Amino acid sequence: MTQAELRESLRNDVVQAARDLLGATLVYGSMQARIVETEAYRGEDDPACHAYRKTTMRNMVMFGEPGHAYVYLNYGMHWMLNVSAHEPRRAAAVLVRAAEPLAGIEGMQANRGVERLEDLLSGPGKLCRAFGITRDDNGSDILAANSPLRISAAEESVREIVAGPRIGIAEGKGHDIPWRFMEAERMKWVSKPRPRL
DNA sequence: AAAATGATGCTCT
DNA sequence: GAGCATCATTTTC
Repeated sequence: MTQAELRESLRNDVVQAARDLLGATLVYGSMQARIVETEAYRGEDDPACHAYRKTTMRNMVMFGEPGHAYVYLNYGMHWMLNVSAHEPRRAAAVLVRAAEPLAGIEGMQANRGVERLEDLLSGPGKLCRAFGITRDDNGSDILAANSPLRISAAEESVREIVAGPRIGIAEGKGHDIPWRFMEAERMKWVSKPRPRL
């Protein structure tokens, strides 16, 4: 998939965009990682999406141009990286949940205070900590070649995708909608499901 | 091996 | 004031 095709995908449905982001490369400074796990959050019909009700100060970016970073703080201590993806006049985003470290690994280890490669990027909070992603990156154009934080499209399409229910969603808020996507051949880099009630 | 817990702060009602 | 799109550590089976 070319960069232009990825851009086009982000202008359509967020669920397909979440699948298309698998295998893409996340780049920040000298750090690079392959995205292996994503989740779709769609404003129109998904109560778990921050854009489900209306635009607020926090979720503005999700209502803006597709292909921009929506970064927010969760549980008071973890930054979450999303990419806006939707048709005109709608709001939705893909949560980037896990990645396989490729380059700049020493920097990630320093930021995380962890050595083991499988623990470096295997969760949305871990990934942002390792890359040093914070509120400063909110709203940045993630497809622009000169942006510090960017994503370059997967050169070859991912062979097999595993889908499952999203993580950490309260019951009644679409907790069983299977919009969590993982690269089947790279499950060792994926975040662990949280225990259920 | 699974479940409970505490840290921690911003956003929205 | 309640409720989180989490994580690492501790406690319990």
